[in-house]
Amino acid sequence: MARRAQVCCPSVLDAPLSEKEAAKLAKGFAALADPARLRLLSLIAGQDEGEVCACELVEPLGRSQPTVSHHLKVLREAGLVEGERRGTWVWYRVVPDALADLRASLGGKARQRA
Amino acid sequence: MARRAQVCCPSVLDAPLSEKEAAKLAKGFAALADPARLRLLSLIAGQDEGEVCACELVEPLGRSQPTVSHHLKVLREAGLVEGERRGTWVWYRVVPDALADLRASLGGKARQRA
DNA sequence: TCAACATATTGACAGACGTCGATGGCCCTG
DNA sequence: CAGGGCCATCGACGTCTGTCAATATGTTGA
Repeated sequence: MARRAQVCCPSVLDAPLSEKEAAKLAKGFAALADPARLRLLSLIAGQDEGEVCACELVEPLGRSQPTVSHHLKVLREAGLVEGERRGTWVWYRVVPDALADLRASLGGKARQRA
Repeated sequence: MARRAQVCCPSVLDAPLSEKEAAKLAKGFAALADPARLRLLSLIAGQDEGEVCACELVEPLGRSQPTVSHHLKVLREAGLVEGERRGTWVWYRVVPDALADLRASLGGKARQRA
């Protein structure tokens, strides 16, 4: 059953979701269900270069450094962002496909492959 | 930079979200951040008639009637579904625009008119 | 008016979550 | 190798959330 690659994004509007599919989607949305994380996403996505140093996220977010680190971890584990260490700093960028999958599950037509 | 009236759905991928915008969006996604509610949505949306009697949701969801009622209330308050009383029963249907707004906030281009 | 049924609300409880201060691990620069 | 800056982890705390049993509210039909 591991071969069914197209499990990427069952739509909420189609056939009834199984408990398992629902749980997976719910995890994705849970990552978005916090103002701090949404603002982090928008801060990261809003950079012209497409990525930001984590150090530039603490102050605009108005939360402590450990809290920001915690939220970045949640976003990372949800696959919505990825971080890359470069020397002292860690640079974050969004993962467009992950957002697209969630978007598609909200009834959007299947996303064309990039 | 407060855009005009089309505050319907600021995108996570555009300008940094304000704490207020983020909080609003987060509430929407929080409503989707539970397997039971996602399955409720898919059960309601999956009906050919576009609506279902609440009594038909308890058994397929596999949770108690109060729990189902609770989740329906959350979905209602998030504007994702609406219920109409008809005699003894309450019929639920999804509110497509609400889902579309959330979808759009995930970077989808502005939704065309249906 | 009353009994029966569908739905909503209440109360209680365990577990998850957001937050912060303190601390630890890395990596760079003297 | 010592010091300092960046980032992650830990521990603790209060709050929020999902769940159910019990109960209340509301509607129908006798």
